[in-house]
Amino acid sequence: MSEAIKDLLKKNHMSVTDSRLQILDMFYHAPGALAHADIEKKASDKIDRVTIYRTLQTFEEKGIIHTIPTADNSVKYALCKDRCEEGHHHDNHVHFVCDKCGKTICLDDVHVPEVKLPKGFQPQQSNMVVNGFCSDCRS
Amino acid sequence: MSEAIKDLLKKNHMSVTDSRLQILDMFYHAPGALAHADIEKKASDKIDRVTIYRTLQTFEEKGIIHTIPTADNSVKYALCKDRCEEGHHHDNHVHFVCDKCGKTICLDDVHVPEVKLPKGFQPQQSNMVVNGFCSDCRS
DNA sequence: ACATATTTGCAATTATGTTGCAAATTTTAT
DNA sequence: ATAAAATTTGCAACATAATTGCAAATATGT
Repeated sequence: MSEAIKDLLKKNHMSVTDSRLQILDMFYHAPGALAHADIEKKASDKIDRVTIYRTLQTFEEKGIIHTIPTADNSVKYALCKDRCEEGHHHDNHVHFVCDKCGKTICLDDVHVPEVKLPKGFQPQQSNMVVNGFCSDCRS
Repeated sequence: MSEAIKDLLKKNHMSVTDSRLQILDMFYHAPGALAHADIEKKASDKIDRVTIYRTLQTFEEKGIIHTIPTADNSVKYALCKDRCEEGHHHDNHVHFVCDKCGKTICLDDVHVPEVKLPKGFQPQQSNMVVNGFCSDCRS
């Protein structure tokens, strides 16, 4: 089980360390996206704040996780399920933030629609975040 | 000229103060969205940091400005040009962030397209941010 | 002009993020 | 299996961003 995680690290030319295994494991078992603070709480004292920052940064650079721009401007991370390569992300899917439980979820199958921009604007990348109630929380 | 700004404050049941006039004026003359830091710089020492935070918060609650969720998770604010009411925003337009000059621009005429969500998800609000080059910066 | 209500600025505190460096751990070569 | 080289970690210090309580200052309604 954690063999798969080790392999993922090796495949991306990263040293296999406790912190990395632990953090990656969290992502694999998390119901949604994770913020730095979430990881810090779950790891409670076992991993240094700084190590978490650095690990998240490395994971992002390697294309293992991607950041999610949420409406409240908090930084969240989630696993890249598409094929992301080092330094290049293909996470062009819509993200959903539940207003009740707060979970942030990648809607991997819903891709961000194109929009027609005014004259002169040259688009490069689009992000879309939808707020509302997730399937567990709608009443 | 600043009469209009005063009226806007009065219309929203807010006291008319120097800080508020100054900050609102900045928004009316800014080329794009403003971050807390931008306002702090422009007001250089005349307005306390804390006052800026509180003013922005109040303006947002009153529906005068709205926050923009950018990809780099920095908080920016822009005037609500649509009719926003107290505690309820209708800023359903696309935002554009220029990768060169950094300007954040409200594309008031481009509204966020609807997307089809998986079963069970109940959308409430959608946000879309496009990165790229603005009309001034494309080469 | 005065009493009341609101807003401001200061100080203190908390949260968030970064950097340098020595110690610990992992990897590589033998 | 072991030692050297490379990488990663944790600590301390620092920088920035944001929040809160409270007294002084300012604005509003009569």
